[in-house]
Amino acid sequence: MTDLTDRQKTILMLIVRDYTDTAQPVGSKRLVEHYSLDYSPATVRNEMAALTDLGLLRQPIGVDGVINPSAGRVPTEEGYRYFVTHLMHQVELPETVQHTISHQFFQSRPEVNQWMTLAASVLAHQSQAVSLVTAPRAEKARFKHVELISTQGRQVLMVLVFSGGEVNQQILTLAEPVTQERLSGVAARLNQMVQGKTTEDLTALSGRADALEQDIITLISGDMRRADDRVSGEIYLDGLTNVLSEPEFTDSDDARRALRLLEERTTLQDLLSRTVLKSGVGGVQVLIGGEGAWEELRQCSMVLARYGVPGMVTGMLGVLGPMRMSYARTIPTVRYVAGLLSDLVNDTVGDNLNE
Amino acid sequence: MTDLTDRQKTILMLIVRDYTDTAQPVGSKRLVEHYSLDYSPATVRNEMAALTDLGLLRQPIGVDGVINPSAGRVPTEEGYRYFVTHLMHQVELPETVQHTISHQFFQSRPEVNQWMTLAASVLAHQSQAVSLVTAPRAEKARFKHVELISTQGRQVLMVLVFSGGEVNQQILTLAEPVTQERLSGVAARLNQMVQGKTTEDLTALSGRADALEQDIITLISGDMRRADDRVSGEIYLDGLTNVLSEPEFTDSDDARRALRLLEERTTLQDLLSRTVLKSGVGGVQVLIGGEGAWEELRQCSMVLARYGVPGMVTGMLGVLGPMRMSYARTIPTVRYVAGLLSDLVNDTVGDNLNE
DNA sequence: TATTAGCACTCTATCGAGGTGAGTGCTAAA
DNA sequence: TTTAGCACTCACCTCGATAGAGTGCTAATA
Repeated sequence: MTDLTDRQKTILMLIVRDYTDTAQPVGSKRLVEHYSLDYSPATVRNEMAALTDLGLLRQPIGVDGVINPSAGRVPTEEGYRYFVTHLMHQVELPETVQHTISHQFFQSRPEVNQWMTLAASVLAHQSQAVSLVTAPRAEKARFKHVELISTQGRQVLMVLVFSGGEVNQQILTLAEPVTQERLSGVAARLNQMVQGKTTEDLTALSGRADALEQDIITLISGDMRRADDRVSGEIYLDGLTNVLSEPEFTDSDDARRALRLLEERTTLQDLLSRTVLKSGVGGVQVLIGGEGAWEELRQCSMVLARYGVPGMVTGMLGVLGPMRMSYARTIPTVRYVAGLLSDLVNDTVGDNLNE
Repeated sequence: MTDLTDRQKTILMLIVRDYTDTAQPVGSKRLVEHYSLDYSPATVRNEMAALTDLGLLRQPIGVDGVINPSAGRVPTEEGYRYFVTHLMHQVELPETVQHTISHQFFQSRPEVNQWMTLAASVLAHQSQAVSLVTAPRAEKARFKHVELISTQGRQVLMVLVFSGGEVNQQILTLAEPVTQERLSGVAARLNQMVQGKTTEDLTALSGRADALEQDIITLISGDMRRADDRVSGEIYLDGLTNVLSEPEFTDSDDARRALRLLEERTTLQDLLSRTVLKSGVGGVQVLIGGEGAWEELRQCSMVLARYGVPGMVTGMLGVLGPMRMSYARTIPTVRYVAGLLSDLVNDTVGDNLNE
């Protein structure tokens, strides 16, 4: 599979680059003229035919479904993959860009959702595509703190804090009014009892509590189960408008379906869980053309990475864009921001999980 | 201004309806045939000329900026406004729809963000446009509870609860490590001291605390000031894809600018604050064509309403769509959902603010 | 043997011409 | 007051012709 001549590699690389820039199928003549190659269009044509036979290039299909033999060539999914794995020289993000980004993070307020918003914004801006960032969360929810706040009559605001800094608030209606003192007492006892417990621990914890406490434990346990089921924290998106100006997204029906996918957070979570959970922290994963799994994303690619403390508290971030996105720019950015977020998470909410 | 003949009103109404349905300029002949009017196209033409003179109709301008005298008429902003104020019979939402919607709310989990998400989803679905919902928040932030959770070394997770149920979490780094017991003690004392206080109250509260407590009070006060400055809570959006399939949004540059506006939450908050704050709770406000204020929304209309307890805790919700949206369907929906959210807010976090 | 020039072919995009259809305004008749 | 008729304007579609870009294949060339 790697048995391409150097010239073939050069040609494939230039085709990917040119198509990334122009979104137009690229032909032999244009390639020679535009990049001043020292062999003739005919040679290039022969090589392109060979690359087509290898499945790395193809002739584009028009809107009417018929292939267009006189338009030029376009990389196939395999072509992009070959480019990413063999042809793209892995460069670091330029130092100046690194500094700009990290500066923004250290200037931001030390709140998780600020970081998430900022990460999404940076990714979207750098890649000129849609960015996705999920809030960090513990792989297995551990209870940390409960707060019960009386509001009015039988209504109580319950605030749960899980490990990893995830916060869950809920309004509950009790059978009968309860004073704030009583609530505070219950909260204090519960904080003693269920500190650091996982879902399983919690179920084993009946008998040692009165009715009110028991009810609340049940609620907490329900919330934790839900938190366990969820595969990722809240999802932050940015850069939707970037992708709308791309030619393959204007007026196409695929575009709308892809965007609908982004709007439905549950589907999106499912999507992310299916892919990202397989990979470890640190590596950047590149999914080209939906990789067979998502019909809606047939025209898209994703560059994804996990961040955080493996096995403990992790999140995911990435970029979704047209298949012809600039991988050479996107991949280092995703890697760098993932590293940055890993550091931030590590410094703050990570270590106390080892206790 | 109200001096339209009945026939003129009928014609204006039909033009608005037809244009809402088809997005095509509507001509005299089509109008007569399609709605089987008992007068001739020529009569309709005369009336349309009169309505044009009154500024309620106009001839559409093509993409090249030249007016097209042979395409038909479209309503002007004034035309829509006349339609909304004088011609639209204010109907209630059908009972079955009301039941469907309220059922969804009472089945949902009693969490504010569930309600917001659901409200946005319902509005987007009913109106087939973009929906905006802001979380309820107190007009003047009152401090309610603080929670300090030691994570690791000098890192502390601070969770603030404001009146109205708003929750704010922040990671702070202390000068030196502090035990969880010490933190709990500080939190307990602070909860005593600053319970129910507003921003002004807080600043008067120095001297009676040690250094650590004083630092934290400063932080809280900063957070509250920021909360005061913000005009609305978190913004929930839905239905972006609805509007993308509308003809005036495909491939137009205006569309992208409008969507960019929606992506930038700060601008959006500013926009909402400028309009909604003027109106009271209960009334539905209709802004047609950006109403001169926002160039990006020249082609759009908004149907907005406030919900909550006036003067105490309120939020806003509304629909943003093309100017030719179905006001007759959108306005009752917005009114109904606003009422529903008002009830929910009232039942839970509203009353204890009167203390 | 590898490369290139040349040629025939295909398909798209563009342009102008011509016809059709929808709409308008105006005038005159009912 | 209403309507029929007419002249006029555009937008849109179709058709044919043309130019341009690209391909594959064959034969000549270094």
